[in-house]
Amino acid sequence: MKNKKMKIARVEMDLSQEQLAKVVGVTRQTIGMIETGNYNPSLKLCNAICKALNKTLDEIFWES
Amino acid sequence: MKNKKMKIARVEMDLSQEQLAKVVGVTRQTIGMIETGNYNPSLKLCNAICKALNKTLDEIFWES
DNA sequence: TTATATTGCAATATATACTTTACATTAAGT
DNA sequence: ACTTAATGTAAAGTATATATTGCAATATAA
Repeated sequence: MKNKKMKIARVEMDLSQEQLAKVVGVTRQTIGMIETGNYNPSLKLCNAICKALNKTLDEIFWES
Repeated sequence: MKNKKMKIARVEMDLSQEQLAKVVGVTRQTIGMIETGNYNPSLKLCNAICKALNKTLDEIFWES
């Protein structure tokens, strides 16, 4: 289950995976796997990512 | 960081911690610790809980 | 009182998120 | 052609989410 919304939001903010990773305090690989792979991030990390991308949880991580 | 919103939503649905746990596929302790303790649940679990409680991620897990 | 349901709180065990390191590919720039 | 930035991926290690079991406390009901 790729997270395309997150990738789009990140690119809109002109951030590379590495830059976003540094902002939220994880490694580039973690960001990459959330975007492309089957990953199940923690709530804290989801919140941090959303704040960095100026989005809310529902906008990026809600599974309808 | 207690999650009072989750507890309120659960009680509104007339569910015990154990009943909610069964619905979302975890143990009672996990639900209990999310509500009362310092816990950092996974995104999948957050989504499952929200669906069981008829709420969205923002309504229960968003940290403003 | 006695029984039952609900919840809080531990200790130990297991599954998995996340790190670290590394290598490969692609695209853009010089 | 060479370099650099950005990304995908994989193996092994560490940190932590979650399970399991169990005990205690409270509230409610018979």
